[in-house]
Amino acid sequence: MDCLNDFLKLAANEDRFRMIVLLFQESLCVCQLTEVLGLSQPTVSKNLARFRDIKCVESYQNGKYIYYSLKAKDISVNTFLESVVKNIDNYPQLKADKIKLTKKETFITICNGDCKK
Amino acid sequence: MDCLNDFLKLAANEDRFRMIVLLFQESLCVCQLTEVLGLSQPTVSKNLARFRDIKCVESYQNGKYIYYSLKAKDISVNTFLESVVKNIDNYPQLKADKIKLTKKETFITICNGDCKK
DNA sequence: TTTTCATATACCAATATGGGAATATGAGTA
DNA sequence: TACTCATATTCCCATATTGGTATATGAAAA
Repeated sequence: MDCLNDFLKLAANEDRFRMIVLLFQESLCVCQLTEVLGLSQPTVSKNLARFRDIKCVESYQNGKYIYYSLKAKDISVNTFLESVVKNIDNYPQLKADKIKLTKKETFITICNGDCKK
Repeated sequence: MDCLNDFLKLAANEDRFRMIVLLFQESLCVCQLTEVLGLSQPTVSKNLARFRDIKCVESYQNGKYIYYSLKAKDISVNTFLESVVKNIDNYPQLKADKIKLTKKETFITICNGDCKK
């Protein structure tokens, strides 16, 4: 299976697609993703592992936190994601996520204890 | 769930994505799809039913045959599919399907009896 | 109206997927 | 070294998806 189909398989899940759109826009740590998406930490980590499997995320460690971002290797996927971001007002959930991201710094300290939902 | 996620769910299956790309390019009957994709007739029909559910196909009857075509309602999906078609050389399977389509007229008469594979 | 044939649907078994709870890992810090 | 905490992984169960076989539908032709 090529990378276009790999990507489409992962994008099929709504929560994962929200992750894709967030990480396509900026680098975020697991903690922040967990808060913005309202998902449990294991779920976020497991999905990140799947992105890692198809080699479409990059990550770096910053202190205690690991920041992830996403690169689309496929030209059509890249075009697609750029269009989604450009027209984000069309997608209520994605737009809400982006607004929630305004408070992303807060989400780091909030995450003492457990972020799970 | 909105129409972007509906589309992504359907596009996650490789055979279905091949159908999407074919029907985005031209109208085809079930018989032709069955031959080009190498799938059984019930599988093709069931997938068409799913496209119908999310209202992204149009169809018309021509004699004994029902022809389907696909419209992307979402702007980003449309941009995506246009890019895929434009860069079809990047996608071996999709390119092979397109070449196979050259013989599409043959596939109608071939389908006497059973097309199943 | 009966037959034919393209397409649609129902049903079933196998497999894949997703999410929760518990636990492991591993880097930073004391 | 031991502790803390962010992140990763494992296990398990419920549910969803897939593809095959058999059968139904419905329009055209005879």
